[in-house]
Amino acid sequence: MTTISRVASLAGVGVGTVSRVLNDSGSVSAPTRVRVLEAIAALEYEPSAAARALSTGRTGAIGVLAPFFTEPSVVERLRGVTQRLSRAGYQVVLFDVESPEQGDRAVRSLAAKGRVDGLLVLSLPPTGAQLARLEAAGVPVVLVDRKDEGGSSVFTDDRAGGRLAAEHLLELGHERIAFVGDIEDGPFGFTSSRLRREGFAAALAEAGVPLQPDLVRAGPHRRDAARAHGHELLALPAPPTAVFAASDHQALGLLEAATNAGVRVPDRLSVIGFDDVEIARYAGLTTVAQPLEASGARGAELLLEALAGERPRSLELALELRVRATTAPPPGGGRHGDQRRGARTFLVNDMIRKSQAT
Amino acid sequence: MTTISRVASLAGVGVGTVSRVLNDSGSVSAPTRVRVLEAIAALEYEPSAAARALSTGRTGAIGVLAPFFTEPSVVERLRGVTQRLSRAGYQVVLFDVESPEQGDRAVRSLAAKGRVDGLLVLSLPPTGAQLARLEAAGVPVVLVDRKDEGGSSVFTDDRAGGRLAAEHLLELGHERIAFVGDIEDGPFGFTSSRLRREGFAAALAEAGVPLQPDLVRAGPHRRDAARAHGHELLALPAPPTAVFAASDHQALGLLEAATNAGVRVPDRLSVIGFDDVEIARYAGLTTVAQPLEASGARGAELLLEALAGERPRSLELALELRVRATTAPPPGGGRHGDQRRGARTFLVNDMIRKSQAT
DNA sequence: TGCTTGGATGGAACCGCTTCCACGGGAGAG
DNA sequence: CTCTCCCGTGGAAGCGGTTCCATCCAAGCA
Repeated sequence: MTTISRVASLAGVGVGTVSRVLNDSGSVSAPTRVRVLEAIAALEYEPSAAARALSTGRTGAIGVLAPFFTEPSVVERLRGVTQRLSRAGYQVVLFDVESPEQGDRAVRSLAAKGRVDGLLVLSLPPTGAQLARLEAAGVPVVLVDRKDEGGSSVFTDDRAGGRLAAEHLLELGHERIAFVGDIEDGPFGFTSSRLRREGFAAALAEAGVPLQPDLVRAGPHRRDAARAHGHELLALPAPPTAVFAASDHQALGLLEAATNAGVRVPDRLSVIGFDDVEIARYAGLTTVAQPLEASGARGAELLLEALAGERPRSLELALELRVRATTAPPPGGGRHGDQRRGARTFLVNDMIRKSQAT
Repeated sequence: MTTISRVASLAGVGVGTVSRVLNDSGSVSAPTRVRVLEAIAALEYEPSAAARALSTGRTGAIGVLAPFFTEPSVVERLRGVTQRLSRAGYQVVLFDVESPEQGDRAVRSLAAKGRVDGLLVLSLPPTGAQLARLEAAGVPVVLVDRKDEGGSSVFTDDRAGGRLAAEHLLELGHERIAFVGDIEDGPFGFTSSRLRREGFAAALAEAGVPLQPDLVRAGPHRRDAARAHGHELLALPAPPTAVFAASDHQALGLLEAATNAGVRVPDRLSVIGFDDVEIARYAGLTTVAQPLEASGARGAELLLEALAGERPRSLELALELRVRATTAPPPGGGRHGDQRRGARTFLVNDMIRKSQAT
């Protein structure tokens, strides 16, 4: 283990001088600097991160609290985060949260100096107590995919996203419309599914085609759960002609149910999702797109700002309807031209267009 | 900032005693332990990770070096890693490597005490010098998806995987067979594409249908590059009846090319991939499956063993052919029953079977 | 009763770095 | 020529833990 004092004695200087060279602080004469750098190279010296962290109180690491980080939408956010942070010279410490207690434990251990310099929280809603604790510990926090009044955050308007979905289906002429989302009071406190439903329902109600309670389904955020809901909906005496899923993941489950039940999409059933993860492009899914990667990158930027002492601020990112191949007018509900021959064909065209645009 | 000495004075004991309580080391009488625990709770004391790391030389963090960590195959490996490590109480520090220099820089900074206690390297081939440096720094390393003679590693036999693909296509009766893989001397030193091709070619040669040089294509590991190769191959005077792609990612590009060229899969073209990422199941892709998540988990276990002082060892994980909907006998090359109606239909059946099995 | 033994405990030393303070000496100013 | 300054530098203090060593005391034993 080479230490700074070894370097100092080899270079024939004091430890303070070596430290000054390392950090470019204070003044060091040119010849001395060269001698020190030579000693560093000769010994392959690498400063101890722990010692530096203890001494300065900064670790050079940022914690990222992510629920189910292997989910595509989370991965896309993470990509934005890591790219931005590693460019700024920070390490990323990943805390995968698969249960609420895990999240609480992580926050508790992070609320101490010497762990991380800042914290990014993806999608999860920290409690006020947790935020207070982090603040007391001097750990700046940025919420991504969640608004934080008074703090830093990057968020979208899920209600407005729900409206976008509703407007699209209304424009196509749908009237029997279903919704499939998450259980709304789950242990993690996710609110996106509820907000998307609320916006969706409000827009439908305003248009005079209120969402019927028996066409609203909530279940675990799993593809098979969504598929089961799809089966139930399609088996109704008067099945819906369109379904809005609170996430692409669930929309894919609905597509499976439709294919399995022999119901052609979009001819007999329109499906619209939310998020626009990569697989949605592949499946030709119409969806409400949110800028996942950008949300991570902007969140990272806000955190860097906070670390630089700037005051917290929040950013709203825009949602955008992306029409692909799984939505069309309802059967008999309007002209549905022959250009829509099902998702699979369309999907390839879509991808080709996309790659040509790149 | 509450420190251990604050806790000690509140509890009316010495710092040593508090430390003993914290670490369950040494003997502390029951009443004293209670007083200390009460003081800890009252002050919401959380030990400083930096101080502890400096003092003990252990950080409680494991570094994970991953190239392009947002790629599905890498994410699946990462999931195995984080689950196993967080269960063991370790934090995961993620180093995304998107260029060879980035990897080298990461290794260099990690080769020092006080950064991480151990290192997992996914898919990348560290140089001997890098490994030596890490060893000198006392940082145990486990390679995942790469054999390390003398060190710890988890790997698969890519050549054998190539053979599996070849045998499947041969059994179906194919004779004009193509291969699409990565550029074989890329800057990262990935070898999987080359090994898969070698095993594939060897098996074909042994069967008397050697791989023809003009049917072997190499390009960047991107879907559009694979698609371009697909177009070229299908435009040949005598196009192949089957293609083996060195990864699912590239196989999906080939599927796009086929759909775009109006070539039906698997009727006129069989496509087989490698990896079995989630999207492959969704696309109904026949593929050589490798246990991605398990590879990460086993790698993490080997690293925990190394940290516990056990000697290094390597594990080979088995590959397995997974036949889905993108392979069939060549046109006119055998009975191809009507149960194969194309990928999309099959995919849903496949997923339903899968979920029912769960 | 006196001595041994070992459990419980306090506190100093140490981990390796940063930072601040003190000091020497050369240059510029008066 | 002398007096300031300030640049360049060495080294001690301190960051907050862990660990080892010395100490104290009570219980066990002869």
